[in-house]
Amino acid sequence: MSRRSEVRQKRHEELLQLLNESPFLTDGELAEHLNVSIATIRLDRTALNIPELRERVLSVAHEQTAEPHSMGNAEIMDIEEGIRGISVLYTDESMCFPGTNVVRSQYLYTMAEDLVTTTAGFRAALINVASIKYKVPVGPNCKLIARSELKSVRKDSCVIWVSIYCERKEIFRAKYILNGEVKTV
Amino acid sequence: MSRRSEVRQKRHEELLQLLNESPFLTDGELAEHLNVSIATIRLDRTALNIPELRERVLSVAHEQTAEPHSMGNAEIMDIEEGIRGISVLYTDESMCFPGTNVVRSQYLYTMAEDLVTTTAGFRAALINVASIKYKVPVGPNCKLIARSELKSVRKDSCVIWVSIYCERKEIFRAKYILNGEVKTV
DNA sequence: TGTTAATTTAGTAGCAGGTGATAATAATGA
DNA sequence: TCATTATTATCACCTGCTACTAAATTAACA
Repeated sequence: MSRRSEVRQKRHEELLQLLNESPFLTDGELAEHLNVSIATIRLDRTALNIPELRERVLSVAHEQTAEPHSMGNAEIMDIEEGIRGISVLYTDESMCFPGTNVVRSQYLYTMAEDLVTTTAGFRAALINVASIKYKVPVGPNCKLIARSELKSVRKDSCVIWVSIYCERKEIFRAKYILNGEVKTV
Repeated sequence: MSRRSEVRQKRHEELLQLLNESPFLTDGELAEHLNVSIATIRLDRTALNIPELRERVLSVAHEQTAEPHSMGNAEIMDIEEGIRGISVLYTDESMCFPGTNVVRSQYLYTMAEDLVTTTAGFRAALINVASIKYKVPVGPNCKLIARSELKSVRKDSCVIWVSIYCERKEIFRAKYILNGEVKTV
């Protein structure tokens, strides 16, 4: 084993470690970190079977897209886009106000919002106005069912109602007005 | 509103929907799907604040790499219980609708709700009614400041207003009516 | 009907972050 | 010392954009 190939092997290890810590370094950045030329990095990547930046990023992104939302999210069961939709959410202790048996309303809100934007078929922040009524507080370990229904459509806005039920009892109701104008700050 | 801009608005919606289904389409693919030129797609993306493919992919990938988001939590800076409160939240890509520069409204709602319940000095889900107006969509990398103010108190309910600002501009406003009755389902 | 202004298309140059191939330049070990 | 191996430098090319300009199209209005 020559000294030179030992050096290279060490570099290979450092390369893997670097990419492990920050997977989205370009060849140029890697070259700088390891004090070698970009050409060498490319040879090393080829030798180690490491794909180029774009493919690395893409594969990670696809993983992300593949699985459902990780956050306490409702599962959408049925959608008739532009008409109505149904989703389900199981509550648990982690969703409650600390030290209580009361689910934070943000979870109900999020459940409703997700269903509404999906029902509308838009996905951006088109929500304009919402009026919300929490009829009954909900505890953990409940199966919540949300129903949305498009009530009216105008030139560039529409109105959607959502109700969330727990055991046939309506516990939350909201009216959303969405519109099509999207301008971020 | 002219017919042409209606056509465009419809195309914008279709564009959002397309990207919702498959967030990693190139401008060329989008153009083909919508039967317009690539130039038009670019204009639409600009108008809708949708970043280019690479950035969309990168942001998703970063989301994946980033720690499990606990639910973008606002930091409460100052509270005068029963009177008013201030909190701060920094937005990022992980809070946006996938493939866009628009923060999901649930984050604004949650920020507001947290501040309101803290301001009220109650800790359970006492929210009864909320009316919400999203004035301007917000993008990532913004510093949001929420201010709450107790407006009135009655026997067992009170009214609290919250506004969220981005660079002095009000982007969200809500009125909450809280009450003291807590009965879980 | 013709004019105007919004909308869409087309085409240019340039950039980032790559790929491949080829040639030049070390460093090493027999 | 010379052949071998490792590294670097260069060149042309690719994709998916941005940024810009110019032309073509078309709805709306007078």
